[in-house]
Amino acid sequence: MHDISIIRTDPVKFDNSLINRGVEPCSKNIISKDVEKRKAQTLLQQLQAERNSLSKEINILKSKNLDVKNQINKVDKIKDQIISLKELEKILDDELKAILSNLPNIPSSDVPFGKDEKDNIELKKWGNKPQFNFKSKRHFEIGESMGLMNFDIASKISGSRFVVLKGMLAKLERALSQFMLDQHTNKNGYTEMNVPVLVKDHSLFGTGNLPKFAEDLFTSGDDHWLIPTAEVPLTNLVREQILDLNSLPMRFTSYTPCFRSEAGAAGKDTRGMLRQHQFTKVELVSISKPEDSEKEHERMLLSAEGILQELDLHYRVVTLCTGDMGFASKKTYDIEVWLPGENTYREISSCSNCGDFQSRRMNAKYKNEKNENIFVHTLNGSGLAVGRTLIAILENYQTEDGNVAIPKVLQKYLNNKTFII
RNA sequence: GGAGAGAUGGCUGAGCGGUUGAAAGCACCGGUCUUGAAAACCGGCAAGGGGCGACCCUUCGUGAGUUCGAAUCUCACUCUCUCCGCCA
Repeated sequence: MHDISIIRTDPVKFDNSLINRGVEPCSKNIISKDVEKRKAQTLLQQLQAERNSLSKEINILKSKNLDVKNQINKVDKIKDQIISLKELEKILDDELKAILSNLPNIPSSDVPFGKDEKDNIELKKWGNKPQFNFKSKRHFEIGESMGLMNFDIASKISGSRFVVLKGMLAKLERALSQFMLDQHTNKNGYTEMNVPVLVKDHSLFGTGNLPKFAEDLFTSGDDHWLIPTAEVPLTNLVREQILDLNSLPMRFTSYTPCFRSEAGAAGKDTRGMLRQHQFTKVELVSISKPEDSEKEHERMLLSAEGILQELDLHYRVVTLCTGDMGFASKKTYDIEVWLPGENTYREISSCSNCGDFQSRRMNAKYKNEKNENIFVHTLNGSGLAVGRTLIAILENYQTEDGNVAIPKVLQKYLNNKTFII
């Protein structure tokens, strides 16, 4: 949600910054609504003040047993105006909110301009592609031939875009999540949280998933939604609060299942477990002072990268261009892991600085040194998507005989085994 | 699912329909005292918004209603808690 005063101050700049994201200029409409609303509001407040003082007058006259008919008549006349002005103000305010809540965040000035993922900028690469002296297989070929990854039975149970992992692969998934949580809590200073995966719509509004992206989400049938990411409950941990200055930064991590309808992805990545309706993820969320959020963003990226480094998986980091960023983000780094079976880099983490975009929607503030109430900055990142990490291990650690080596750091979570089979 | 209780400022907690935006306490901030600290005493301390401004408006879970006037009365909803039943 945008600060209306910023739009008032420099509407041209506002429009230009959203054009970069493919949004039509709208400040003119916003400002005219805003002016109209404030006009109604000012008039309404004058009438309310008049009513209030007349009511006080009535009280005084009554206590002296004097006649109050005259005053009551006056108030009666004002009342109708107050009611209709209130309605008008509410309509204008609702319209204004509807416009504002559907506008994406403004990109940071250092975000590269671009239309789609082709315009993202590669920031760095780490490690090397593994060399195989045999034809490398894709993750589902490996998993299925092991008999530990079953899409057929999953579709019988739940339909398309689900998977059943068995035995060592199920354990590998568990080992990965445990390893990630241990890294983030022991080395990176995040506090592990166990959070609801069913949330109310105001929480999804807070993070920016609603009202615009309802079709990407699953509902529970009552008035709950299944979270598409733990970013939702973790970020909302600070909603409707004025935080203490020295409680910042806050760093949360959580391992949860995530649910996505993949409405816009029909026919995309249908084979394998790259794109599922349900997957698990270890999420990182930071709540910071505005002046610290850029630094916190870099720190978060390093925390996520650290997982891949420990697993010795080759990856690159890209800065998303204006056209490819998520709705709530002002700057996003994607980490893309190398998948030899797919012969490509695939997103395994996305780290975003949302600035005060989400905190405005959630009403989350802190008291600064001058005792002012300031919206906090919120950041979120995957640390990492567990399913995709499992894919990366299968494809990068595969052996010619159809086995998969277990990365050193995971072995202690898997009874010191060195191979899957 | 059945029965009941409740929702007030950072927290606890008062609040006859009329200077109650809200007592009191705690916490916090400033001051006096003290070599320093504690204690004691004095003072300050909700949020959002409008107006160039003096100021004004809104908010006591949310939304409607009654009234000249609502934290206080009525209705609906949401949420929390207790007991019973069921259950991981």
